[in-house]
Amino acid sequence: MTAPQRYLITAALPYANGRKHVGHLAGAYIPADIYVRYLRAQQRDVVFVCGSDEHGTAIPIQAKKEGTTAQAIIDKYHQAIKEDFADLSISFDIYHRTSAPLHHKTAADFFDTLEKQGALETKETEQFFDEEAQSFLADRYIKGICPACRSDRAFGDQCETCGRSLSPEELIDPLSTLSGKAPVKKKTTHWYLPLNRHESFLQEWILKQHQKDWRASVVGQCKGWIEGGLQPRAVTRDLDWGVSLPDRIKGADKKVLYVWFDAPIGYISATKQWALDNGKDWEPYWQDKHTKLVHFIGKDNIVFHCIIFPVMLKLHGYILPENVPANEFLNLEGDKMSTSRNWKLDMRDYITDFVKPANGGPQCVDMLRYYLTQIAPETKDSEFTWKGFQEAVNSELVAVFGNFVNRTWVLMHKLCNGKVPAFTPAYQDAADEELLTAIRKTPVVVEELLERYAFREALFQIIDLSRKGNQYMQKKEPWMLAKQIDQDASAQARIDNCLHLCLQLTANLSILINPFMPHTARTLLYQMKVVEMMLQWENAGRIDLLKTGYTLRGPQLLFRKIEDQEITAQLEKLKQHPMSTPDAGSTSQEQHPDVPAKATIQYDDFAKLALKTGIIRAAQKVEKADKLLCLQVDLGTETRTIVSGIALHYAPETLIGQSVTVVTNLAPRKMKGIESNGMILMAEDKAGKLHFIQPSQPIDPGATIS
RNA sequence: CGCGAAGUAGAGCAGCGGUAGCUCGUUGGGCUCAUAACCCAAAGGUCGGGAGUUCGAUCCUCCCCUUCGCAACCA
Repeated sequence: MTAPQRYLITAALPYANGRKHVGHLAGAYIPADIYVRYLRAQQRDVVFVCGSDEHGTAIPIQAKKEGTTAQAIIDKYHQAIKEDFADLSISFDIYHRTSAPLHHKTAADFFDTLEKQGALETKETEQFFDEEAQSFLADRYIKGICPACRSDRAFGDQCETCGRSLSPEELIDPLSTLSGKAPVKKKTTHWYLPLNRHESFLQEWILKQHQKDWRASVVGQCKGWIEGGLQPRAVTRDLDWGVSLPDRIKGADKKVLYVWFDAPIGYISATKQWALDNGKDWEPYWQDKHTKLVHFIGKDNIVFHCIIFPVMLKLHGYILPENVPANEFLNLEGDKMSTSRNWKLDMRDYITDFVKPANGGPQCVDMLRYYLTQIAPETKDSEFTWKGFQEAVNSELVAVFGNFVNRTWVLMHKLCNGKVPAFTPAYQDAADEELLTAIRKTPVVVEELLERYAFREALFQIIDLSRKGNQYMQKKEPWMLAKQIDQDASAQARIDNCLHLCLQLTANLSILINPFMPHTARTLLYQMKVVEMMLQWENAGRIDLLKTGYTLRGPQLLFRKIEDQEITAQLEKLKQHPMSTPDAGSTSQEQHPDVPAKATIQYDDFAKLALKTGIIRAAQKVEKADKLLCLQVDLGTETRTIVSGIALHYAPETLIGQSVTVVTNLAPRKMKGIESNGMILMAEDKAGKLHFIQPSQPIDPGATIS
C-alpha cells in the first residue's frame, strides 16, 4: 500500500467481568498507545478505538454467582476499566461498549448483510432445552454424571472432577441447573460462518503477502489453523444476553450473536460513535483502502483477529488489517498472572499505590509505562518483577535519562545565567560532531523501529541517546572549564557550546520520549518554556529547537527513586493472600507458610473452622498442573472433591486409603477448572516435604475435630 | 495427542554460517556539575540436550527435553 491517508488503531476489547492487570496493559494497550501518540505527533489522521466487551455466557454466570444482574456487572467494570485506562494515560479517542444500542444495531446489521448475501450457512441441530425455564441451555448450564470418572460434578463443557472436556451429549443423566429438571432435546437452527470457503484467500493473504511483515508467532499460528483445515463456526447462540438477531429472522427470539462475532464489530461501532461525537464520517476508516488498520492484541486473540474477523470484514467489503502485532504474555514474579489465584498486579492497584500526588503523581504513570515497554513480551513471554521495576526506574530513568537532564539544567543555571547559551562554530570539535550525528540519526532509527512495532528497541534507542548525552558531557567537563575562565579566554565559549548542545538534545529527547512517556515530555516542555507544538515529530533531529538567549526555568527532577521498602511492601502484598479472591477472601492449601508469626486469635475465630477426619478414596493428577491432585475424600456422610497441591510429594496411587484432616467449611474454589470443596491439612518439614496430619489411630471418616 | 512460538552471561534481550554482543546487576579504578549520581575498565556464556549437513554452526536439518499459547477466570 502507498502512504496511508488515515489510520485506525484498535486495542483488544477488555472483557467486562473484572479489573484488568498490567499484563493486559503491556500486551496491547501500551504498545497501541505508543504507536498512536507517535502517529499523532506526525500529524497523521488517526483514530484509536477500544471499548468493553460485555456479552458472552461468562457475564450472566458471574452475575448469578455474585447475586446480581449482568447489567450491574458490566456497568461496574466498564466504568472501572475505563477509569484505569484514563489514569494510565491510554489515549483512546473513544472507549465504547458493546452493550450500547449503536453497537447492537451495528452488529445486527453486519450479520444481516452477511446473511442476505448468502455468506452464512444454517444448520439445524438438537440442543438441550429446559421446558420449565423455556430456554435453551448453554453447555455450562447442564449438569450430569461424567462418563469417564463417574463423578456427579460434571457439566456440559467440562467435568469438575477429572477435568476432562465434555460435550453435553456425553453426560449421563443430564439435568438443567436452572430448574434442576431433566432437559429435553429440542431442535434449533443456528447460523454458521463457513470459514472453509475462505481458505485460499487466507493462505494468499497471510501466508504469502504478510509472511515477512507479520510477527513469526502470528503467521505460525495462522498457518497451523489454515493448513489444519478450517471448519464452519457457529455465529449464533440460544441465550438471552447479547445482540439479538435482526427482526426479519423468524424464530430468532432468544437467539443472540455469538460473542466472538459481535465483539470485534465493537471496533466498528466504536468508530461510528466517535464520528458522531466529533462530526466526522466513519466510513472511510473501514472502507477506504488507503486506511491502515492495525489491531493490537495478546497472543490468545490471534485467531479471531487474523482469521475470523478478516473473513467477516472481507465478506462485508471492509478493509483488512495491515498488521496484527500480537504480544506474548507477561508473568509476575515467576508465575503466570491469574485472576482466580489472585496472582496479578491490577492497574488499579498500581494507580492506588503509586499514582497519587504524594507519591509523585503522573511521573509514576510514566515509570510503569517505561518498565512495561522495556520488558514488553514482543517475542516471548516476559516477566514483571518489582525488583526489575525498581532497577529500571532507578538506574535508567533516574540515573541516565533524568540525571542527564538535571545536570544540564543545573549547569546551565550555574554557568550560563539560566539562558540558552550561544554556539560558536569555531570551537566545534569531534565530540560535538558525534553528538550532533546521534541527534540527527536517532529519530530516523526510532521511526523505523516504531513502524515495525519494535517498541522495546525504540525506547532503548532513546534512553541510549540520553546516555550519549551523559558521555558527551563527561568528556567536555564544563565544570572543569569553569575553573579556567580567568586564564583561558575560550573557556566560556566552550562551556556554552557544550550546554547549548545538551539543551538541544534535551529538546529532542522530549519529542522522542513523548509517545512512550507523555508526562515526562510535558514536564520537559514546562522546563524549556516551549509550547506543545514543539513535540511534533518532524522537529525531531533539529538542533535549533531552543533559541539562543532564551531564559529557561529552574531544574526540576523528572523521576523520583523507588525505595527498597516500596518493593518489599509490594512483594509482601502479593504473597500475603496468593489464593484469595476479591470477594471470597478464602485461602487454600497451596498457600506457602512463609508468613511469620500470626496474630493471636480468639476461640471464636478457631470455632469458625469445621474440621473433620477423612479418608482418600480416589486420587488423580490434574491435567496441565504440576502440583495439583484431584482427590475424592470420604467424610463419612459424603464424598468430596478436593484439589490439593501435593502432587510433587505423593503419587496419586499411593494415597488411596490415606487418613487425612479436612477443613470442610472452606469456601469452594476453582483450580484448573475443577471446583475444590475443602482443604487437606499438611505439615511441612524443614526439607519442604509435606506430611499428612492424621489421627494417631485409624478412626471412622467424618469424625469432628476440635 | 496435534499445531504454533520460545529456550544465548545473575536478569532482560540482540545476533541467525566464519574469532559470542548490548543494557542492567556484580567487582575494581577515576571523577565530582548532577537524585552517593556520572565516566572508564574487568569478571562472567561448552548459545536447552543429542545426532547430522558443512572446511567450519548459536545460526541449516532431524530427534528429544522444558516453558507458553491454541483450550473464554485470565493479554
